[in-house]
Amino acid sequence: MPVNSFEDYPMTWKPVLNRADKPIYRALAGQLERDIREGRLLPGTKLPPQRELADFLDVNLSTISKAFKVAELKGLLSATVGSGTYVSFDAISNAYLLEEQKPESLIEMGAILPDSVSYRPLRDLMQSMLQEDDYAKWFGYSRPGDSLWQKDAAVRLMKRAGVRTSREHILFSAGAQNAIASALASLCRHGDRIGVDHHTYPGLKTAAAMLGIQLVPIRSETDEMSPEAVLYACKNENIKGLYLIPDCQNPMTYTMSLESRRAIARIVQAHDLFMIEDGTYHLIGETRLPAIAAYAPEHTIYIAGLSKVIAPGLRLAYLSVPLKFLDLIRKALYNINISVSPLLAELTARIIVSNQFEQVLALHREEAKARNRLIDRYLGRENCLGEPEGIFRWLRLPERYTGDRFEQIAAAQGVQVYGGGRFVVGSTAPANAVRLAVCSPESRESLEQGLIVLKKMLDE
Amino acid sequence: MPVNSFEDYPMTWKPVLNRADKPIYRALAGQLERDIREGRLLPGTKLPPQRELADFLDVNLSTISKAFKVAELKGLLSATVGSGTYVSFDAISNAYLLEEQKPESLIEMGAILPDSVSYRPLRDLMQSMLQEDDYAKWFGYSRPGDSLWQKDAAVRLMKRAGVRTSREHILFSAGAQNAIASALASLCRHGDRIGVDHHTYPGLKTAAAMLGIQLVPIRSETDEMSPEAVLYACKNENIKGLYLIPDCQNPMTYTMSLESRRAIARIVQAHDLFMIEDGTYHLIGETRLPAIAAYAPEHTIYIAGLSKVIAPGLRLAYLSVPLKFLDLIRKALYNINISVSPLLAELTARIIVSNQFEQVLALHREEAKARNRLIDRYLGRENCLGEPEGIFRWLRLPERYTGDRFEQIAAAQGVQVYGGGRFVVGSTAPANAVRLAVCSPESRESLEQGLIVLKKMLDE
DNA sequence: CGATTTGTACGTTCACATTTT
DNA sequence: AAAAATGTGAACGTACAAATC
Repeated sequence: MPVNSFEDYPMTWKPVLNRADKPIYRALAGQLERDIREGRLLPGTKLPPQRELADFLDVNLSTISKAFKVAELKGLLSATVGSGTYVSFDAISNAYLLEEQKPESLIEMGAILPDSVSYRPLRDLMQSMLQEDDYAKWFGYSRPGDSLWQKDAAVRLMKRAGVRTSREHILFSAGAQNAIASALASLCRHGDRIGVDHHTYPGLKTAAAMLGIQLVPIRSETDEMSPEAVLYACKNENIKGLYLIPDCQNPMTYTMSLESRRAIARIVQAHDLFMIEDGTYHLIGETRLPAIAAYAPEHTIYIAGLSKVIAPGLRLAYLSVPLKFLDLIRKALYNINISVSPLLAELTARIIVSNQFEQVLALHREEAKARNRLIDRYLGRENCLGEPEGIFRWLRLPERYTGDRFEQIAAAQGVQVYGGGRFVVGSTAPANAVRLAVCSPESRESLEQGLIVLKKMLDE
Repeated sequence: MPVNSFEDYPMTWKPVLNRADKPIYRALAGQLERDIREGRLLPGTKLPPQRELADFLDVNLSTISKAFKVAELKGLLSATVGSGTYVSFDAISNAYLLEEQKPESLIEMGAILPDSVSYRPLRDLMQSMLQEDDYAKWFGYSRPGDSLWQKDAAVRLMKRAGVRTSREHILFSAGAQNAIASALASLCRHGDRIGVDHHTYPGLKTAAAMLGIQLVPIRSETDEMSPEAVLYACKNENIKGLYLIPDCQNPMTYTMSLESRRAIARIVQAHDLFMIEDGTYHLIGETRLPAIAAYAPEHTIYIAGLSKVIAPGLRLAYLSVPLKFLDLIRKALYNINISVSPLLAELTARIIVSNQFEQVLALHREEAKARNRLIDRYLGRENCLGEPEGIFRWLRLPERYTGDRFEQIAAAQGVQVYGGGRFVVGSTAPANAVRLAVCSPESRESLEQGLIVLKKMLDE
């Protein structure tokens, strides 16, 4: 290859290698990271082939490979044999939904908050708990004896989701995110790969990046994760497991068909993958198909988060874990939490077995439905996907907007929404869409105000 | 080297390599792990030199090296240039202090539980919180505004420990273990090394093993971590940070001298290490030296756990984090927890600023002192180390017992203690000692019963 | 369909630094 | 104090397989 070709077809990235700071691969990885973070390399950019870079810098091919691998495990790059290496779209998105000091005036339709119908029954229940004679146990370490009936309550909750499990398989975590992080940390080692939707829950992305776990977007024709695509990733992408949200997928809102559930379960069993099934939105729906866990019970960690179903302040999720992973995940939860609050664990169990639970769910749904009807009125149902009782929507935008651009403009006009870039995985192109949280605005009025702003933006 | 030497001086480990299952280094690492876990390779065993194994198996030196590295990052091995590779003593110790189903009859002197003096004031405070008009906020996601004064309470608490910090530097975690795990996950990458006491808190060991972080025991003449040894590890062991417990170190009970604190702070600054200072037992003591964080504020993550000081059920710890790590650790906490319970965060802050806090501390100390006097009566102070108001002791055993053997025998006689093997790091030889939890037995009477058993074992 | 492009990862070589003898 | 033993880790060479053309 003539050396001059560097001049003729300029490489998209021409690192200057200071041979002084060793090792080379680290220096390179560092420069790559800086160039991405500081905007000199834009998301979606195709990097030069490894061989070309090696040639250019006069180092070995493997040295480039190693440098790229470092960046890839941080979620900065995404490479495919044959097609090359691309800067991830989510490399710089500030996916952390922290926003320590967000202006008060913003109408919140970004973060998903449930409404507060459950708070009064929770308060009342807790008050009576504190008046019991043996209240002391709520403030110590939880004792194994107490958790038995709490686990039965978890079993009961999961039965509603079609998950057949039993007391011995139940573990507690400090919320669904905590469960996900624990499952990832225990089931994967550094460098492992797992398959996920091409747009997925941002908390999974950041946790995986922190742990050096690579996310492989399962590419499907439609939004819905298809069994064929899973099979493909299984055979070609060396994935060890799957993470999925079969009910009201976050953010795309699809609910997986029964056939796909069964097919994916079969694939998972045939290839001995693990599956993390996030059931956060299961009980939000009025009627539901059985969880995938029902079809691949020996391979599925089912996570029943309670923040969205009952109240976020509980900081509790239930896990149903197959025997072969039980010890591993129990240890991970211990490493991360030691234990959960016995007070909150008891409160949660009590509300679940109480007759107020159904009522809470019904009230949640009623509020969500009313708000969704309001949304339908402004944005329609065709380009604004979502279930009638769902608590977020997926608004597809006209060509002229990217999701992130729309987010920016909306924020400038006082409405917080989350653009597609926050959810996108790897080198997938971010969808021209934004996610709208249905129940987060304080009142239906403020929701409507937000909708007016969005509608206007779409009509402009 | 004559081939026959394999016969004459049998190698301590003769793996049989099935060349069918590739890659070689994984196959080897797998076999090594199995041989350790199934007891065919005992803790403390010196493995053959890498070159010898490479020769024996007819593979390249680096292939062995790579296999060993895998095992080392899981905490199974510990290698030193010049002296060889040893099976870690803690490779198989069931360090997880879970014990789901422990017989009721055991007198618990293993796990460290604080006494329950704080439970009534906590109950009362929480009841009044639930009666307030805006009780609803305890069940939602915590809102930034609320946490401001809670952070001020944290600052106030830390000031007592000599840590000068401010609101902006405070983060909340779901307990000290949660804080440690978050700090490790954010400050270290896979393969990084950190220095720790040669016997240390088991929760750190298991978290580090899960994250692939290597623990380097800081070898010192005495039990106390010495600045010289830190400096040595710094120069020769390529450590990125330190974890230490300067007040009433767990399990060895030493409290670090002022000179050592200053010296270590200087080293940390000079070599730009990070330091995780575990302040769990700081407020247990009546008088205390300033935290090391006071001397290296830009490098120290100070963790103030509240389980031992107030109550375990709060599941809360405060972190004071220097600016340069703030974002990183905030993100890690988000990845692992999203947030802490606003109810428990508020309760904790209120008890700290209330006038009952001092009283709780005083009552804790009183109980601990009384129990320690009881222990002194049976076991003396010479071989049973610990502070007068400490909540655990370190009992040095006569030669004929190993710590783990003593633990076994004591358990058979109805007393749970924790042997040195549970705490030992890397290839250090486990101390002939056991840790005794002072306040864990339900009553002073049952403590005394336990002491009678232990005393008898020592006198036999 | 076959050739080419492209990333992957294992095994290898080697220089080096420390510890032990 | 010199020599031998020993582990470390970067860089390299290479076979391979998938994607693309």
